[in-house]
Amino acid sequence: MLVRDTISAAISNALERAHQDGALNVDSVPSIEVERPNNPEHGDFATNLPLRLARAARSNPLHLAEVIAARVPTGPEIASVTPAAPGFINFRLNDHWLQDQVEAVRAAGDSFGASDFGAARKIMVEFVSVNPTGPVHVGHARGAVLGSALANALHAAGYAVTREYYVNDAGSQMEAFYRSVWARYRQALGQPADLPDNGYHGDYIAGIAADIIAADGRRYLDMDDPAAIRAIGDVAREKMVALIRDDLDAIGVRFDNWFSERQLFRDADYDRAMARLRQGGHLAERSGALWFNSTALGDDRDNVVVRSSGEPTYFASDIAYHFNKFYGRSFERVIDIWGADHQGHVPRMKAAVAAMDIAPENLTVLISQMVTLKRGAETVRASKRTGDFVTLRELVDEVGLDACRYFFLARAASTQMEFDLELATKESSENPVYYVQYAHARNASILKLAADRAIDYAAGDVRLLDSPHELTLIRTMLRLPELIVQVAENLEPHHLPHYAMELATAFHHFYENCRVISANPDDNALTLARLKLVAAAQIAFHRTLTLMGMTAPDRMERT
RNA sequence: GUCCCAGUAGCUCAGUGGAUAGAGCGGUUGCCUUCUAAGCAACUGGCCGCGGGUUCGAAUCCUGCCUGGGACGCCA
Repeated sequence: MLVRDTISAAISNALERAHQDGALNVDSVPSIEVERPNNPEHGDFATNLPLRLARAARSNPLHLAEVIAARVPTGPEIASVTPAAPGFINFRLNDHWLQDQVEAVRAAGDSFGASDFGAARKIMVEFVSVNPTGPVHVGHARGAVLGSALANALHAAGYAVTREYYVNDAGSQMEAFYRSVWARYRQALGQPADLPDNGYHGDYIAGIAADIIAADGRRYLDMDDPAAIRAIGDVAREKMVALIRDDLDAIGVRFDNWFSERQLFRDADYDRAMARLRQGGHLAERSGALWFNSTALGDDRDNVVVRSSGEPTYFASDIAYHFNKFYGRSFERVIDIWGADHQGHVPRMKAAVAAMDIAPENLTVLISQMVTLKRGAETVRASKRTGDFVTLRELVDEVGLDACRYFFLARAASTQMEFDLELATKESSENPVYYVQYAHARNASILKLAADRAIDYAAGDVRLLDSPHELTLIRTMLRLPELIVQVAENLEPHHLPHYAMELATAFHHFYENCRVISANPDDNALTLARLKLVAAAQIAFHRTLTLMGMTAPDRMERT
C-alpha cells in the first residue's frame, strides 16, 4: 500500500470521528486528494481538503484544518500532522520509517515500484504499426519509444500487458510495394520495367530485390505477371517485416505480438464486425458504396467502409481489428498510439467502437505529435516521398539508443517537439542522459569497491542514515512506486525522465556530502549503513532506467 | 471554413485548481591528495501569448482573439 493511500485513509477516519464528535457538520465530503507539496517545508504530503470543505461546513478553513488534523493520529509512517494557513494539512514522514524503507527496497529488488493498481486486467498497447512498405521513419521513433515505455510502466503497475504491432499487409499500399519490388527485380535482371505511378522509390526496394535474386535467382521471370507479383510480394513482405523488427530492436522496442491485417479476413473478424454494425443499423448503401453512419454518433461526416469496387477500406479493417481486440481476444482496455497524421481518424474509430457496443472509454488513442529534427539551429528535413528520408536506424546510429529514448520520453506525447541531434549527440555535461547514467555508474563503482574489499554490509544499521542528504535520497527513491501508478493512470510516460533527473540529483548530492566507504575505522558502522543505502539506490536507478528502456552502465569514461 | 495540438527563462521543455512557477542547456564565478569533476556550490535569467469570466484561490478551468504546427480521400 502506498503511503499516500495510508494518509488518505487516515484523513477519512478523522472526518468520521469529527462527525461523531459534532465538530464537523457536512452532508457530503469531496474526494480526498493527497498531493506532494512543492515546498519541502510543507512536509512530504499535504491535503487541501479543509479549503474545499469550508463552504459546505460553513466554517473557516484553517479552523477545519485544526479540527481534522487533531484527529489524524501519527504512526509508524507519519511523524507529524500540521494544520497550515490558509487551510492545508501537512504530513511529515517519520525518519525511522524512511530509514527502514532502505531494507524494504533491498528486499523488493527488481520488483521495487511494482503495484497491483492494474489488478491484472488485460490491456493492449498497440503502437508503431507502420505499413510494411519501407523502413521505420524517424517520425515513428517517438511513438515507438512512448509505447514501449508506457507498456513497461503499465506492466509494473500490475496490468497484464500485450505489446502489439498491427501489420497492414493488405490493401493498395502493399500492392504498390509488391509492384515496386517486382519492377526493381526485373530491372536488376536486365528486363524492361517501370516503377508504378504510386510506387516506392527508396533504395531499399532494390536491396530487397537483390536479396531475392541472391536467394531465388531468376525464377519469378518464368511466371506470368500476377502470379510473379504475388509470389515475390510474399517474400518481399516477410523481408520488410523482418527489417522493421530489426530497426525497432535497435531502439529497444520489442513486441509480444505481430498481428496481421490479412488474418482479419481469414478468421472472419471482418465479417462479424460488419454484421454487428449492420444489425445495429449503422451501415447504409449510397452511390454504390457502403457507408458507416458515424455522423449519427458524433463524427462530422460519414465514412466509406466498402468501396463501390467491393474492396473494404482501411477504416473497415481497422473496425474489424478493434472488434478482434475487444471481442475476439477480450482485452478490457486498448491503447492505440497513432501519429499526428491520423488524428482525424480518432472520432470515427471511437464512433465505430461505440457502434459495436464497446464502452468508448475502454479505447484510448494517444496521438504522438510531430517531431522536428534539428542540428543546432538548422532544421533537418525528413521526407519519405523523395526517397532520401531519415530513417529510425540512421537516428539511432547517430545519437545512440539511450539518448534517443531519453529525449523522446521527456516530452509529453501530445505536444510537438524539437529533437536537437547536436545536443543529444554531445557526450558531455550538456546532456541530461549522462547525468542520470553517471549517477548509476558512481553508484555501481562504490558497490564494486565494497566488493573488491570484501566488505560485508549485511549487518549495517539503516537507522544511522539520518543526515538530510541521506533522507532526501530515501524520500526520492520512495516516490517511484507512486510515480509508476501516475504514469499508468494518466498514460504519461514523460514523468519518468523527469523523475530520473531528480533521483540523480538526490544521489549526486548524497555522493558529494556523504563519504560512503570511509578510511577511518571509527566510521565503520556508518560505512555499512551507507552501503545499504547505495545498494537500495542502485535498485531504484536500475528500475527507473529499465522502465525507460535505457541501459544502466556500471562504468562511464570520458573519451 | 471545420477539427486537433501548442504558446511558460536567451534555447528545449516540466508543472494542468493550491502555499514563494521549476529543470536541463546557455552565460558569469568558484571547487579535483580521499568511492569517476559526464560531478558539486553560487550567481544570472519570467507582463506563464493577449483580453474577459468562474473561484476563497487560475500558468492550470470556461470564453473571445492573436501566433505557430497538423488533420480534413471510395489513401493507409
